[in-house]
Amino acid sequence: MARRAIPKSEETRRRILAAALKVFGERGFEAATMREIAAEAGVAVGAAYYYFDAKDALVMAFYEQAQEEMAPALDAILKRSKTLEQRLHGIIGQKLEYFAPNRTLVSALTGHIDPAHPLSPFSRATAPIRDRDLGFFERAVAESQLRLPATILPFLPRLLWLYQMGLVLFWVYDRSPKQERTEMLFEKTLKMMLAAIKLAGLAPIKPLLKPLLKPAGELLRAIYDEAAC
Amino acid sequence: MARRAIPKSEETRRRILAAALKVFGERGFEAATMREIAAEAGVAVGAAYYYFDAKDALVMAFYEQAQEEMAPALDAILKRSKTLEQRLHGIIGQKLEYFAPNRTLVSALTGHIDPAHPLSPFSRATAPIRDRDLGFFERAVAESQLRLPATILPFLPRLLWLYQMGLVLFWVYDRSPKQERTEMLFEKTLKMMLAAIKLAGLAPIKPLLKPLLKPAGELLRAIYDEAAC
DNA sequence: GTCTATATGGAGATAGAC
DNA sequence: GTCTATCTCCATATAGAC
Repeated sequence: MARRAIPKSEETRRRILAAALKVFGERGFEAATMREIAAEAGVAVGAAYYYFDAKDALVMAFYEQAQEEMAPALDAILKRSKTLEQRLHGIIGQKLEYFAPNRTLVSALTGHIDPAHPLSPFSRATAPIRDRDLGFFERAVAESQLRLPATILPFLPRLLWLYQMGLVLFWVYDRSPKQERTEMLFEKTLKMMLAAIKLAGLAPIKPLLKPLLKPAGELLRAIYDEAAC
Repeated sequence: MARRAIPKSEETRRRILAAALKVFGERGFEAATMREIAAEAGVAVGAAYYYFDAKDALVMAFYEQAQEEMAPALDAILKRSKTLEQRLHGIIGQKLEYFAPNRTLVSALTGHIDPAHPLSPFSRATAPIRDRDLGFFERAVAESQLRLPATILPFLPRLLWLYQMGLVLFWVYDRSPKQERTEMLFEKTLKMMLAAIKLAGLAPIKPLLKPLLKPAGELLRAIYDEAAC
């Protein structure tokens, strides 16, 4: 009887999560009801609450699962890319691709910007996920050997992470066919980011850039020193 | 009997709105209930619904009232300012100051980024308010006589409006004492904005800036041409 | 037209039987 | 562990008094 197969409870949990993702995807997070989700999973409402403390917890579970499932692909992208451009393009592209089938559901996360809301990407509750994600951007920067002022370089990973969040936010609400506006935004802003980084690297020999870079450095120091993200 | 005094109904309407603002401010938009609001106003729930179609409508009314009340001050700021810096500092500063007593309530507006949600600052329903607000930034730009590439100048008012929205968003969730982090963000990014505008004006003689400005111009054209905001 | 009292229906959540 | 029956609370709708 000491079998090591997946316990039945785990199977039920999975079924409920899968049903939730389906219903969220079809009707959106707000409109979806726990009754529907339970019905879709073939269990009673109480059972859903047995496995997930609240409706929010279902979204959290999705978020964690996504992180887990994407990690190997992100790692591979970092390993095979040669430039920062390739790395960023790869990482962010992979995210959008992975999230594509659950776009409506992702909006349940991005829908809360308030860091006090548990589901917010800036909340305490999502800190472990965020930190792990940040790690990929740290690697992308570290392995790219950039020339940048010391006032800016240490903050670059977090800036890039924030840039990614902005893109995802735009993408979530982008109703253009095939989200082509997001693609345009991604393509152009990525070029701009890299051009800006290159320019910033010239700071020592181009005093012209000082009025832009000095306040930037001061801001980053002040804002990020006491903040979580 | 043809008195022109404020009709009693208008007075009731005001009382309900005032009560709503108070309750929203104390408990947040979501947590506040129509029952509480009605009680606070000393009327029955039905009365609140007689004047306001729904809970959302109360927030809308606040938004409209704010727009209306701020207009003269914004106009005065534009008239007495000499530079773009003064104008932006004045306009945005005035907004934050006006909103300060209702910070929690403003989060009911900024809390919805989804342009499909009526209360979103990017929605159709808020378009009239947005357009009018945009007008102030158009004036700020027009009256400042800036030298900028033709690929960018026409979009500057909308960029500045978006910049303002970003600041307000940060401010709403800024829990630092006296929102000093927002102040820092405002001060530094304003400097950066102006430095960037100055730099962009040098584009014809500084080919160095081309890799940054070219994609920027292309992006603005593509994104804004078909969008509402 | 203005408002009160009361009803409706649906949500998330739970106590306690199996 | 699983699920039924039930609770509580909400936004909103309505009937009809003034």
